[in-house]
Amino acid sequence: MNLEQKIYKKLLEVPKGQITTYGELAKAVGLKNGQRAIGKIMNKNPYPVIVPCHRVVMSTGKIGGYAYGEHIKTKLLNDEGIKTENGKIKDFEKNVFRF
DNA sequence: CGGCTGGCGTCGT
DNA sequence: TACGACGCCAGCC
Repeated sequence: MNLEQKIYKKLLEVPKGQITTYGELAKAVGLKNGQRAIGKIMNKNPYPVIVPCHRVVMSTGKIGGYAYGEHIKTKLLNDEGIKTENGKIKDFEKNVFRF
């Protein structure tokens, strides 16, 4: 299975209302420091909508980027019950999902 | 808090 | 096929 396939599959394990970081996701698929790689793949994202790439944020608690616009990502997160403020997760520690 | 460097896969040339 | 640039970061200074 391709790396990206594994990434998408892992990401699907993240329940609605919870988020994860690029680093955690990277390690979950076998990468130690491949956060940027994750971002690259997410950016390609051949299955938008199916893959909730908006549930992935930076380890610092910031929202991070999004192929369709950071504001869209923020909106989607809020829609799932994840509060944000000034481009960063409000209750980051609480909503983080550990694999 | 801002800036610079490190590290990894994919894409384009 | 090989090499360099890029991307929705992370971490240290």
